[in-house]
This record gives sequence, structure tokens and C-alpha cells, in this order.
Amino acid sequence: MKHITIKDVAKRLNCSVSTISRAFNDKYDIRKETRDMILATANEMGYSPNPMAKSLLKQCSNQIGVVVPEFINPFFPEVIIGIQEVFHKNGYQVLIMQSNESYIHELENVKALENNMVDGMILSLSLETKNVEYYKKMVSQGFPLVLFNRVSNELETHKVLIDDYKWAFFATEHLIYQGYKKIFHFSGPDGLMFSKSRKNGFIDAHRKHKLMVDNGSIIETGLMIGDGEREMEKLIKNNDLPDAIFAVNDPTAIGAMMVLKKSGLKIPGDVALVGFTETHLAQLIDPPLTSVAQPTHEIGRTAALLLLDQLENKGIFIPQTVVLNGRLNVRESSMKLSNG
Amino acid sequence: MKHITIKDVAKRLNCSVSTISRAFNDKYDIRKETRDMILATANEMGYSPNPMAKSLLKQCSNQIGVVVPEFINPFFPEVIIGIQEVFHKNGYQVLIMQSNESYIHELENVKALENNMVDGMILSLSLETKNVEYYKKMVSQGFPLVLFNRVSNELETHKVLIDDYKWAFFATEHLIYQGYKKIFHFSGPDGLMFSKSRKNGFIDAHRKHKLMVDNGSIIETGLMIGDGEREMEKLIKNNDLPDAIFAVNDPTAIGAMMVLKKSGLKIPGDVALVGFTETHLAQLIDPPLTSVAQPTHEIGRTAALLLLDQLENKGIFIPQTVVLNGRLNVRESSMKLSNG
DNA sequence: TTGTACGCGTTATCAC
DNA sequence: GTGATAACGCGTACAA
Repeated sequence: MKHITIKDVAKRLNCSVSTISRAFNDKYDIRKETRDMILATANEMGYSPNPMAKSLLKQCSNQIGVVVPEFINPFFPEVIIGIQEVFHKNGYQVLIMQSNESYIHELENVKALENNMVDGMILSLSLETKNVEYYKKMVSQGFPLVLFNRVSNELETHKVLIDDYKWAFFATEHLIYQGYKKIFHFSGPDGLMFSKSRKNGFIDAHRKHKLMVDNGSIIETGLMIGDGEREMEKLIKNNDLPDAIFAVNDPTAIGAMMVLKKSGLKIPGDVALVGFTETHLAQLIDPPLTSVAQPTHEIGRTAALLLLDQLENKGIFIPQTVVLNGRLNVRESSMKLSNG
Repeated sequence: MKHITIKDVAKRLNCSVSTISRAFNDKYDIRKETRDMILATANEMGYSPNPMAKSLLKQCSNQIGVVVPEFINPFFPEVIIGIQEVFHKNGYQVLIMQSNESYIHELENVKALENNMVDGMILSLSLETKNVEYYKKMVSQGFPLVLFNRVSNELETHKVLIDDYKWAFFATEHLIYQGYKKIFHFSGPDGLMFSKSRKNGFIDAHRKHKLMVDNGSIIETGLMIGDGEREMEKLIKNNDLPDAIFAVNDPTAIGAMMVLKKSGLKIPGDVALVGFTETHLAQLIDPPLTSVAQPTHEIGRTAALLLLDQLENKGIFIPQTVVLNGRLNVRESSMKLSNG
């Protein structure tokens, strides 16, 4: 696997490496014929400039890195497709890594990408990530970093989000309007901003409608299907069923749904369900799940455009937080039976 | 964003770069105290050797590349997790790229990874990929390449597969045993090996049971949910419903299922359904979908181990094809109602 | 035990 | 319009 280098081409053509280089970098100071001839033979020999060497020299690589917590759920993959769309068009390669919701892996990934001299990074923090000192240092040294969804207040970077508070509020209000009284919230880890915001939306919707939020009605659950299953099983075992549950995300809602179905309980009827961060899954399951949809594709595109802008206007940088609009897709899982 | 280099550390410590280098590469020819002291200050300064420069010098990078067609469906993400598990443990970084089912992007991705001097690659071909000349050249030059699932006969590399023919055969036979007579097959593009194998399994299962395969009963559909929807709509419109459908994969089966449900048809009852390449989706939808499960995680691990072996035993290489076992998970969508 | 010098594949800056 | 050379950051053979 010998890579053909600029020297090989130079030797073959009996000219100097700089001439070859010029041919590829399309400067004016080269005769058109020479250029064409060089390009032709280079192509024939299968030569192309080695980007690593170029990166080493130029201290930038035309590559950007993306680190996401997972891609079991379709959410992050869909965001990444949006990212790639933008960068592909602009001549960048996108390197993707996943932290598997681990802080250690996340940091390793970030450092690996840094070492590959990516020109910038797009990052969504892992569940475990509390300490953002390293990222703070990167940012303070001017490294272009854009965060989305799983962001941190401590970092002064571009951010792309949806208004978790607002949409959690609407989702809860929707359940209230349907006439449900005893509404529980399956929440995510308190350390995550979006998790906290969604919880606050839940609480404030109750407040607006002068409803109490009981002590036991907010249950820290987690983010995966298994977490939803576990908590639902507990509730059934304790015979402490709510009318309705607003879950921090779709997987926990789906976990709850599966346990409810297995126990012969009706959705809605016995328990209504609303999720968050809709993926195509929500429409496929039975009953179809009411859920807040995030514009995954758009999140990716927006983050990419912000990073691109930062890359190209190196000097001026004012951290910007873009809040994209979500949407509450009402489906069967949260209907009031007496109405339908 | 000035990267700290070996020179910075050397200057600070008033010694030569080679001493620093030695400290990091842990040779015998350095005093332990010197080494410790260097490592300490280097660490304090935030220095770590630049892997790009190292790669350029050593012509290898301790990185491996993965290119998959897509990651909307959970199949490839699950495989990738298996891959990462192995390589992480062995000190390799994994760079992931997706071709978006496009031959052009796939080739670009492969070249980009090659240019990053990845030590090897794991690849699953895109739908469009017919021409494998470039990959053939890589292989003939000794570049370590492992294929999985979407493979090509023309390439003499390690391969990881499941026996598509066998499991399609079993899946079809299952429908026959349930008493279904008029069974259709939603097939994938004929150019794909797995697609062809599954189709042949479908045909031969009929042959074994002395059943005819009508001309119209094999329908080239595609691989995505939308494809299944489209073909199902056509069948309903033409009033040409089969008893049962064996679909080339889960998304097409799910597409068919959604259209059937929308039209008020029963699954099973009016039409039974069997899918292939099960992901966790199959259990979540309603009715639960009978499907052939592939050991996604294991596919990834196996491909990774084969590549690792090839990387470490450079000399001897005999292309190996590992056929992993699948499993037919029988669920509600293919039951015979009179039996249940 | 440590330092010097070269090469990995490029591009930019000088000469010519 | 073209060629020689330094530099990017590192590892290592060789000299000291």
C-alpha cells in the first residue's frame, strides 16, 4: 500500500515538486499546457495530494468533527445528516464519533479529533459530562465549537436548541386540557439542562392552571426505554397509577407504554402518554404516541451553518444561541376517551 | 488555538526534542528521573504528541475507518457499536462516515479515510455501488479491508455475513407452514447480493413444498419504509391482495403494515407479514412483526476482530468469510388466525 | 544518557 | 515560468 507522492510524479515528469504542487493549487504562475499535462499524468498514476501533510503545514484540515452521545435512537443520526449536508456542500469532510454517554469517551473523542486537526467541532454532551473545563479551555483559545441540545451554560459558544421549557409546558397543558388530573412526569437526570427545563415546564403548566404538583408525581427516571419500563413497573406494583404521564423523551414513554400494554392497561383510558423529541418511531408504535417533535434535520443544518460562519470569519465572534421551533404532534396516546 | 509542540517543551526544559520524544516513547535509553520530569512538565503544559505528524512519519495512524450506507435505521449504528467496542479496547480510534446510499459519497469517504492514513477499513456497500474497481485496487495493494452485509463477490477480503438465503428460506417456509397459499415477496434491488439471496430463498422454499411462484408475486420494491408503502398501495388499488408477504427487510414490511392498517385491513387475517433484519423496532410496532434477527452487535465485533487480525499479522492473509447465525423471531404479524 | 540531523509529503518563499 | 529550500511536528539512526 505505497502511497504515490508528489515526488513520484516529479521524477516521472522530470520536473521539480514545486511545479507539481503549483499545478494542483492552480496558481497563475504556471503554463497551462504544463499544468494540464501534469494533472493528466498525476491522475493516471493515481496521485492526489496527501491532506495530512497539507494539514501539518497549514495547521488546518478542512475537516470537522462531530461527537454525539449515542446513535441507537434515530435522533442524533438525523441531526448528523443535516450537518453533513451543509459541510459536504462546502468541501469539508465530517468525522463522526460517539461517546456512548460516557464522559471519558467523550473527552477522548474530542482530543482525538483535535489531534486530527479538525478545524472545528460540533458537540452534544454525554449524560455523565459535568466537568467542562477542557472544553472551556478550547473555547477560550479560540477553537470553534458549536453545541446542540445537550449544552452547558458554562461554555460561551454558539448553541442550537429548542425551547424545552416552552414545549414541555405545552405538552403538559395539552394533558390538562384533555381533562387529566393526576399527571406524572418521568424526568431525566437533573444535571442535564434540557431535562431540568422540561421539568420546569411541567411544573409551571400546573401552576398556571392552579393545579398542585404532588411530591411523588415527578419521578427521576432516566432516558432509555429500560428506564421507562422500570419506573412503570414500580408504579403498577405500588398500585399508584396516574391518569397521564408526560415523559422527558420518547424512549421512556415507549418503555412505559410497553409495560402498560403487557399489564393489560389501556393507553389512553387507564393511562395517557406524551413523549418528547419525536423520531419516526412515535408514529409507528401502537397506539401512536403524542410527542414534541424537534426539527432534527434543521438542528444539524443550523449548527453546521453557525460553525461554518465561525470558521470563515475568524476574527469577530459573538456567541449566538439559536432556538428552533418544535411542534406538539397530538396522537392517540393522549386522547380523552370520553371526547372521542 | 496554538498547539503545544515538542519544541515548546524542549525549550522550556532546556533539552533537545529527541529527549522529549524518548520520554514519551518509553525507550530504555533515558534516565528514569529525566523521563518522569519531562512527562510531568509536558502534562502540565498540556502537551501531547501530534498523531498526524506521527502518522506522516510512520505511515500509519492507529485509526480505522468505517463507512456505512446510512444510519436512519438502527441496524448500522448497532453494528458500529460492536466495532467500536473491539477497537477501543485495542487502542484504535474509529472514524465513521456515511455514504447516504450514494456511490460517489462512498468513494469520497473511502478516499478521505485513506488520506487520513487509517490503518484499515470496514465497509458496507451502498445501494448504488456496482463498480468496485477502486476497492479492488486497494485490496490488491494489500490495504486491509473488511466487508459486512453489503459485500461484493469481486473483492477478496474478509467478509461477515449471515446466510440470507437460508433465513429467507426459513421465513418463507414459516408462512407456508402457517397455511398461507398466496405469498408475495417484496424484494430489494437485484444488484445487491443479499437481496438476490433472500429472493432465491423465497423461491426455493416454494419449490421444496411444490408450490408455484407466480410471475406477479415477486415485486421489486426497494429498501425503505416509503417503498413498502408505495407497493402496498398499488396492490390494494389493483385489488390483488396476497395472504401473506415476505419483505426483504423490516422497513418495507413496516411500510406495508402502515398502509394496510390505514385501509382497515387486518394483520394477520387479511395479510400476514414477515420482515428481515430485525431491529428493536419490530417488537414495538403493532402488531409485533415476525422478522429474521441479525446479530448486529456480533457482526460488528466479528468484522473488527478480523480486521484487527489482519492489521497485526501483516504477512499472511487468507480471505475469510464468516457466516453468523440469524434467528426467526415469530410474532403476531404472521400467525394463522384459525390456529390462534 | 543525551544531542544532531534527516525524512515523512506538502506548500510558500525565494531565487533564477 | 520553473527550481531549490525551509517549515509543519515528530521519531530515530547516528554521533557525542
